[in-house]
Amino acid sequence: MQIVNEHRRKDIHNSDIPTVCVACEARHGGVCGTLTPDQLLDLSRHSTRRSIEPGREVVGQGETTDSYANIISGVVKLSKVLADGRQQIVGLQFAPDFMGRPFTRESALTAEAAVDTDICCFPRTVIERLVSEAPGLEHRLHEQALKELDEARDWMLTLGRKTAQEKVASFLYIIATHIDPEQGAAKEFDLPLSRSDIADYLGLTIETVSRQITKLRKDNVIRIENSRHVTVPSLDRLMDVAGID
Amino acid sequence: MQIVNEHRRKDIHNSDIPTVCVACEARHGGVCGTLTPDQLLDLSRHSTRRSIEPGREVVGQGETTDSYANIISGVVKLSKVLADGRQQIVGLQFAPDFMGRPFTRESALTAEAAVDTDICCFPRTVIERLVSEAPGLEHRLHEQALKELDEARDWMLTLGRKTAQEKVASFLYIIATHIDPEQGAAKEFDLPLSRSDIADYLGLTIETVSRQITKLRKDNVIRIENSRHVTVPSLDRLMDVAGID
DNA sequence: AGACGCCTTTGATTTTGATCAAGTCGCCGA
DNA sequence: TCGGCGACTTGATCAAAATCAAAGGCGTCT
Repeated sequence: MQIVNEHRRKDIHNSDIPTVCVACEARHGGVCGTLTPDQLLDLSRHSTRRSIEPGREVVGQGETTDSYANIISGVVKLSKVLADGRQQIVGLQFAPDFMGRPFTRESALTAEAAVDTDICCFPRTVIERLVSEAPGLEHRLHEQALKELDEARDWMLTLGRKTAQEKVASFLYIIATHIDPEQGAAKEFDLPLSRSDIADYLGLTIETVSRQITKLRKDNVIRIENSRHVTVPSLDRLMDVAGID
Repeated sequence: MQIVNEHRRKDIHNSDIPTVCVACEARHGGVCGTLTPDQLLDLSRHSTRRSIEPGREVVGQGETTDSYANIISGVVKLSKVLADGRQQIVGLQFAPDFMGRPFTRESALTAEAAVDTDICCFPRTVIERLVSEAPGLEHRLHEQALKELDEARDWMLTLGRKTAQEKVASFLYIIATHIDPEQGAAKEFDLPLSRSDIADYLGLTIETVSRQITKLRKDNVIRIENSRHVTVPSLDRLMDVAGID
C-alpha cells in the first residue's frame, strides 16, 4: 500500500488562508469551507494520502474503522456479504464523496476500490474533535448521510421492483450521470465495474447482466467497445428503458 | 384528520424543568435531552398531536413537507412507486423514531400509517431554528439518518440476494425484534402489515408471501392465528431460516 | 508466437417466483 | 341468518432469471 504524506509547510505558514488540504491538495468534499483556517491546518497535518488499486479492500466488514477518508479520484464499492458468500453492493462512492462511519467503531460493510482510487485519510479522533468544535462539519457529514440514504432508497426500488433489463439500464444511467452530470448531451464513459460487480450491485448473475447489455446494444440504446467503454446516444432513451420518470 | 393540541401551562410554568413535550407527553425520540428547557418549551408550543388511521397518507411522494414528526405509537411505511404503479416500501418507522427530511422541501417518498398511529408534528421552521441554536439536536438527527441508512443497506442485501423464504423470515425477524427487543424469549406479536404491504416490502407478490408464510408454519418455524397474530417459538431458528448470521 | 488465465458472451436447461384463476375465511351490514 | 366484500390461501401454468456448460476475446508472461 502506497502512502504519500507530504505536508507543505510553505503553504501553511505564509499569509494566505488555506482552503485546501495540504496533504492532497483537494477540498475534501466541501468540508474545507466549514472549517476555520486553523482547523483546516489541524486536519491537513493529520491527513494521509493513499493510492488503492482495484480490488484492494479499504475496510473489511466487521473490522474496526479508525479513519475517515475523502475520495480524491476513483470509485469505491460498499458491499455486504451473506455467510454463504452471496454478495450485494449497497453503495458506490465517487469523488469527492466522504467515506466513513461517524460515531461507531464497527464497520458493517466492506469498502473496496473498483478502479484505481486515491483517497485522503484522517484519523477518526481528529474528525470527532473537529466535529465537536465546528458545528458546520457535523452538518456537512449529516448531509452526506442523507444523500446516501436517498440513494440507498432509490436503489431499493430498483432491486425490489425492476426487471433485469430495467436494472441494467438504471445502473448505466447512474454511471453516465455521475461521470458527466450535464444534461442532454450524448454520454461516453468507461464502466468502473466488472460484469461481476454489476451483477452484485443489481442482485443478478453475471450471465443475466451480460445478456441484458447485449440486448441494449442490439436495441441501439447503447454502444460498447472493449466491453467497458460505453456510449449512450440518448439519455432520455436510456431513462425510458430504465423506468425512470 | 383528528388534531389534538393542548398546551399544559401548569407543566411549563412551575419550577420543575420540562423534559417531555407538553403537547403529547412524549420524549420525542431522545431529542428532549438535547434541548434546553426554554428550547423544549418552544418546541412544545408549536407541536401538534395527530392520530392517523391505517392507510392514511401522511406525506405524498413529491409533495412539500412542512413538518417533522415524532412517532408516539404505531408504524409508518415509507414507500416509492414507479410510473406504472409498481411499489416498494423502502423503510418502516416505529415509535419513537423521528420522521422528516431535514434540509429539503421535497419529499421523495410517501409516508403512510400501517396501523393506527399517533404522531406529534413540528413545523420545519421551528426545527430548523432549533438546529441552528442547539448543535446537539443536529447530532441527534444525524444519528437517526445513520440508523436509517444502516437499515436501508441491510435491507438491500435482503432484496438483492435472498430467496423468497429468507425474505419472509427476515421480515418476521425485524418485526419480532422491534416489538420486543429482549433476546432469547419466544416472541408473540401482531403483524403491522397486510400481505400486500409485506409483498411491497420484500419485492415479492402477495401469493408468494402467503405461500412462504404457510411453509414456515408447516415447518414449525412460526405459528399463526387470524392471519395476523404470529408466535415465534425460537428466534434462533427464524434467524437461521432468514440467513442472518 | 504460443499458451495460459481471466473476463465476457452465448446456448441449453432448470428453477423460482409471477401470473392467472378459483376457492376459503372472517367480518360487517342488511 | 344470509349475502357480500375484502383479505388471504391454494392450485395450475407460465415466464424470467438462475444455473450449467461451452466457447470466444484479450492481455500477459514466457
